[in-house]
Amino acid sequence: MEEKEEKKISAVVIRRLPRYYRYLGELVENDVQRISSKELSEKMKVTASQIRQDLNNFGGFGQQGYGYNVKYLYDKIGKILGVDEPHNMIVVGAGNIGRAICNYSDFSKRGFVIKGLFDNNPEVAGKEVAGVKVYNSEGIAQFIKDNNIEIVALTLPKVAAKEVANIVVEAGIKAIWNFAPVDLNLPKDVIVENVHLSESLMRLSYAIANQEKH
Amino acid sequence: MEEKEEKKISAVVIRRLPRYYRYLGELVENDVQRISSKELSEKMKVTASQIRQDLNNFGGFGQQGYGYNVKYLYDKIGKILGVDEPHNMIVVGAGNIGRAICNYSDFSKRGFVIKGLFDNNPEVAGKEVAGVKVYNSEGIAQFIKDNNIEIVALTLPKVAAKEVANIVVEAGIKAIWNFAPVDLNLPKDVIVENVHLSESLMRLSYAIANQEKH
DNA sequence: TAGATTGTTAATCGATTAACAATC
DNA sequence: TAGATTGTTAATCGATTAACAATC
Repeated sequence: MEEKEEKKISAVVIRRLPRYYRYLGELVENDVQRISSKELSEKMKVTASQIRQDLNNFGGFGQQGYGYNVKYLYDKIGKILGVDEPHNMIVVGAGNIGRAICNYSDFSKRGFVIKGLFDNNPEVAGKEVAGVKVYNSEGIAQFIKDNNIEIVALTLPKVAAKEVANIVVEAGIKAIWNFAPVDLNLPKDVIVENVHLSESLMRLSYAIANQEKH
Repeated sequence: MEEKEEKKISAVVIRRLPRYYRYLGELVENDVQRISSKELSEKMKVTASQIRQDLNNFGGFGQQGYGYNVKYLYDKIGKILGVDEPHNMIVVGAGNIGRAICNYSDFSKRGFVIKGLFDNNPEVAGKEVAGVKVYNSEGIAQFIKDNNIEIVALTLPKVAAKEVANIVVEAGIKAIWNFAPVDLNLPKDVIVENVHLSESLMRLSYAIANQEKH
C-alpha cells in the first residue's frame, strides 16, 4: 500500500514488450524522431489501441497531438525490461546451443555478460569459446558467489538440467534460462524462462498439417 | 460447409498441445496405462477443466468414469501435431545454432529429417555436421524441389534471413522456422514460427527487475 | 448398481478493441 | 486556434474456470 503502482502487469503484455523494443530500436537506428501509435501499429501489425494500452501500464510516455518520442520510449522500455544495466550470467553445457549463446554478440550488446561456460567433459575445460572461458562443472556454486552471477542458462540434457538447476538455486540463483525439454520444479521465487525448441517445431508441424483448412 | 469440424482452434490451445504431448510421452515411457484429467492437471499444474476443454476441441478422447488411455491419447495428439509422419527440412546457416539443430537428435526422433545444411561460406561446403551434408547456398531452390523439403530453418543474421526467406518461398516452401531477430513479411499462406532468443532473455531480465515486487 | 470422471454448458474472468474527452 | 493523437473509459470478445448431467 506504500507505492501507488501495485497493479500486476499481465504476462501477455510483458511478452509483447521486447518486440516493441526491437521495432523502436530499428527506428532509433534510422534516426526517426517521433512515431504515433497508429504508424507503429501499421508497421507491427497490431492495433494502435493495444499499443497505447500496453504502454500505459507503465506510464504516459506519449504526448497528445504528437505521438511518442522514439528515443525516449526506447530507453523507457529498455529500463522496464531491465536491459539498461548489465546482468552477469553463466552457461552450463558446452554443446552447440551453449556455444551458440556464447557466440551470439547481440546478448552482450544488451548487457548480458557471459562470465563462464561450464561443462562436465574434462576435454573442454580450460579452453575458450568466443572469449568465454570453459570451466569444469564442479566449481559452479563457488563461481556464482564469487562473480555476482544473476542468470544461469541451462543447455544440457533434461536429467542433468534438473540436477544443475538444484545446485545453482542452492547457490542463490533466482533466474534460469532453461533450454532442456523439461519443466523445472523450483521454489516459486526462482524465475524460469523456458526455450523449448521441440515444442516450437511441433507448433510449426501442426500448422503445416492444418493449413489446407484455411 | 462440407465438413462438420470448421471451428478454428485458438492459438493458445495449440501452444499447449506440445506440452501435453511431452507429459503423455513420459507417462508412456513409464508404462502408465490410464490417467484422469485431475491427475494430469496436478502433474502439469493447470486445471483439469482446461485439459478437458482443450482436448475436446479435437474430439472425445476419454471415457466417463475411467479417464484417458495414455497411449491412445499420446498417439492422437501426435497425429494432431503432425508428428505421426516425417517432415523433410533443411537448415540455412551453419553457425552454432544451425549446427545445434543438426545435432539435436530429438527432432529426428519426432520425424523431422534434416536433409541438408546450407551456408555461403565456401570453407564449410562439402563437410558434414552430425551426418548432415553441408552445401553451398546457391543450390537451395533446386534442392528444395528435388528433395521434397517442407520446412526451412533460418539460422542466419537478419538481413540474410530475409533474403533467403524470399528465395525459399519462391521455391514453394510454406513453413519457415525463423531464428533471426526479425519479422519476416511473407505471403499469408506461408507459416512462420519464430524463435526469438533475445526476446526470451529480455522477458527473464524483466522478471528479475520486477521480482522484488512479489 | 454405485462411483468415478468425462463432455459440455454456464458463469466468470481477463484481454482486446472501440470510442472519445482531454490536451498538446 | 484547429488538428492530431494520446490516455482512459466503456463495449466487445475470447479464454478460463466451475458446475453438473451424461455415461462408462
